[in-house]
Amino acid sequence: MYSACMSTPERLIEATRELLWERGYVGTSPKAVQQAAGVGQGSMYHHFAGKPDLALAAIRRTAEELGAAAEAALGGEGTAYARIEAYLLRERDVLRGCPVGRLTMDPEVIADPALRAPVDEVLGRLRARLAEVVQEGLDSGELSGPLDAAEVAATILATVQGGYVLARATGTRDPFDHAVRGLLTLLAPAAATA
Amino acid sequence: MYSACMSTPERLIEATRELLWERGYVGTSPKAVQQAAGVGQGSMYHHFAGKPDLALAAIRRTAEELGAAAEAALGGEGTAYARIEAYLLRERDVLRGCPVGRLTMDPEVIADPALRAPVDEVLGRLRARLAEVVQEGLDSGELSGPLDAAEVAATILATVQGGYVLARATGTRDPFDHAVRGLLTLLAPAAATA
DNA sequence: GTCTATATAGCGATAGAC
DNA sequence: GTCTATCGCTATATAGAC
Repeated sequence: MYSACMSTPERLIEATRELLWERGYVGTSPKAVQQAAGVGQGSMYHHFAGKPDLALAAIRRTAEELGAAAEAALGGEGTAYARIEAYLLRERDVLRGCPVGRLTMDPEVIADPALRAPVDEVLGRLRARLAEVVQEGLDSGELSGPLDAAEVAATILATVQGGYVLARATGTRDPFDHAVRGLLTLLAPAAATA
Repeated sequence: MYSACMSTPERLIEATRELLWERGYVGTSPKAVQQAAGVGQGSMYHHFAGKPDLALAAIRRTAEELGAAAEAALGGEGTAYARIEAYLLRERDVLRGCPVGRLTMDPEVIADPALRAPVDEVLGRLRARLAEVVQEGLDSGELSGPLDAAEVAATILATVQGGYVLARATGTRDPFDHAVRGLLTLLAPAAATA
């Protein structure tokens, strides 16, 4: 339930974002969204064409937010290693999972190019951005070894996404933290030779 | 649709496994299962108490299979690194995702301790088994550095699980392969010092 | 064991009054 | 813009005949 300080479309989008995160696209009904937003049936269909349309608005915003949060860490101060570390250690609601990565397990999101596009786009950009930072580290000699920047970038992002999976399986965030620390120690020896 | 060479419960379980993999628990209806299995309504409820009961049987079998497939690679011949490599490179239907990891994104699976248990158990065992192999490598000096076996094990499993996420986002298996190769090169320098 | 019939609820959307 | 009414369909069973 969202307070009256938000417009109706705004409340619908925010309610949808929460429900998509919690239950996915398949598990989220227009009715549940309306109730969470405190909005009537007809009101929703006045502002949005239907469930896919509303979901698209929600997914776009969530993707945008994820991109901004990642950039806050990766575009910060410090060495390449420090920025990767900042990205990996940034505050996360681990047990809720990744609001974007989660959608990749949803058959109807994957089947609909419009819904998949923001997911694909933001994860692709994040991977490219991580590759830039890794390459920076390789160029400066901070990271060494026969590393391929694009590959290591994929490993970093996969570790995060997979960490969520393992954490949700156990019901504790421990496996996520282990995976991240393991990755940091694997990256560190190269960094230490700088 | 499953051929007549399988018993009715067997066909129901196999059909459920497929649908859980494809659509998750929330997205899988008893009706869809019955049609896929070529079995009538009443027949399903004769053999299983309901959707959760049938799903439990399906999840248990899928978890068991995953454990066996992983052990086939990790319990094989060769060095610790070679067995980890075999595990990472084993044949996978990458774009379908992990039939077990997928379930962790399902709110109703996570909320039901009975359904979550096989998921938690098999991923926990796999993590422990990977840690054993990593520790073996550290003990023999094949792997070196200040590595924590449990942490690296979590990183390996997370990379695989996250690789599926990235692959499904793009619609190609490339990010999965990149993530795995990146991880192998991060593990390799240590292995090379053996 | 398998079948059809029936039941209650919710889904996703449309219609039309206010 | 928002509301209530309604629609055709599916979800998840239960009942009871065969």
